[in-house]
Amino acid sequence: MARSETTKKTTRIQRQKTEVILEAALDVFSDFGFRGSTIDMIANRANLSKPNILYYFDNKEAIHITLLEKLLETWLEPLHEINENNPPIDEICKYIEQKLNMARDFPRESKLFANEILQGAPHVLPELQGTLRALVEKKAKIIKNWSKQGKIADIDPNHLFFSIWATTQHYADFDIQVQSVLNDETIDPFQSASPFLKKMFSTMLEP
Amino acid sequence: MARSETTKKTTRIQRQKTEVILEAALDVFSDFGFRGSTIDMIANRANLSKPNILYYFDNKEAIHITLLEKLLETWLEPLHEINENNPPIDEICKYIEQKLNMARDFPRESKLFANEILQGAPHVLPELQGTLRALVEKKAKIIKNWSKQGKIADIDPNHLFFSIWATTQHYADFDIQVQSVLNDETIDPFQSASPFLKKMFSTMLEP
DNA sequence: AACATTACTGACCAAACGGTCAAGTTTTTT
DNA sequence: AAAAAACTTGACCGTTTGGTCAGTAATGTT
Repeated sequence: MARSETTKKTTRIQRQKTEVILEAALDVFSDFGFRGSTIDMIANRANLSKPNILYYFDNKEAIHITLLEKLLETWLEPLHEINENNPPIDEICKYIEQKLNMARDFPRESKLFANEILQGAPHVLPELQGTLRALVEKKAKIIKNWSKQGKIADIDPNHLFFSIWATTQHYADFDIQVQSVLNDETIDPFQSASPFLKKMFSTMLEP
Repeated sequence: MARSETTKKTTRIQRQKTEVILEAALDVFSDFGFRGSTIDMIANRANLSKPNILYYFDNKEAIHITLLEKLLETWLEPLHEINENNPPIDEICKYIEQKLNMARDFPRESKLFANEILQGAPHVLPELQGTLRALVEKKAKIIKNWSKQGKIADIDPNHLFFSIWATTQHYADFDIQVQSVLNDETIDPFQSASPFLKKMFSTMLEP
């Protein structure tokens, strides 16, 4: 059992070292996926010995799960904020903006999540079917209400969310492809993506 | 050197077995990624021994590269077909339809590609910067012309392609998440996605 | 039928990997 | 200052994995 998991209160060193380990692990896992990453790679990146890593985490999987759990909270945060009482298109555009900023500022987290989903979500499937599904269902009702009230066009809320997730995360997960296509254009992809996506979704939502 | 790579003409057995191996490898690689897959897994799936696999392919990487090369051809095919002389929105909708059908009918290929890009495209980066970039540049000019002629709205062609790729492939790559959100709804996601995406992109493109 | 080529495999190897442990060092507590 | 607790690591272990090879079986050729 790793020290960090005992019930006793955590020490200063425990907090520091687990943070260092998780930071290094995020680097490695997001680059090589779970199976492509080794504890030695994480240890090197963290400037710690392999046994020292395993002093704080039971095993490789425990590090991965810890990262995913921390990620999921912040990942769903923007969706929580969608407010039925504000102007619909403003709310959707704000959501797009937030998701795009997250892809720009936390690309490692985005790739970690994409890797996990691609492999069939072995570690977070329950959360997808629980937390995520419930939250999307709740917010889908808001969208449907807006449609009924004629405030926005009549569209499928689920596909709306899928499209927003896909288009925003694409710039983080497929960055190498985006860069390959844009190449010499020195413009930051995220900067030009923002007005494009906002225009696309708001045009579609216009009643 | 694997038998299949000598210059002598290939035998019937060589063609059959390489096909069986590639089919099994596609199963395995798309499920577990390159590093998460083992030659033994491929051998079992193909009902062949491990040395027999390595009789036809030099190593694990050679199988992966062969799959990616075959994939890239068919993957870019629909983009080739975009024709400047046809009605713009029809052409874009046809492209969306084709990409969505490919995600539905070839999800393993889509996941294989997604995995490769996520890992930084170690095997296909030259193709991205060469073939893909050139093709997108060519088709982007067509889109720009359409815009100039007032046939469609003035939008960034690159981001248009990014969005189409992202939204269509999402249904294959993130299928586990899509299924988790839709859950009991027995409707095929691809069936409802098709009109949604067509509406979204054609509304945006309307001049 | 005899020969040549192709196809196949069990046994094996070296490296990589996840993980353990006894013994040591450092930090905290008293 | 001494004892206790927390922290660290070199050496090690069993397993997995990519890949080899010598020898055998099957197939094709004359």
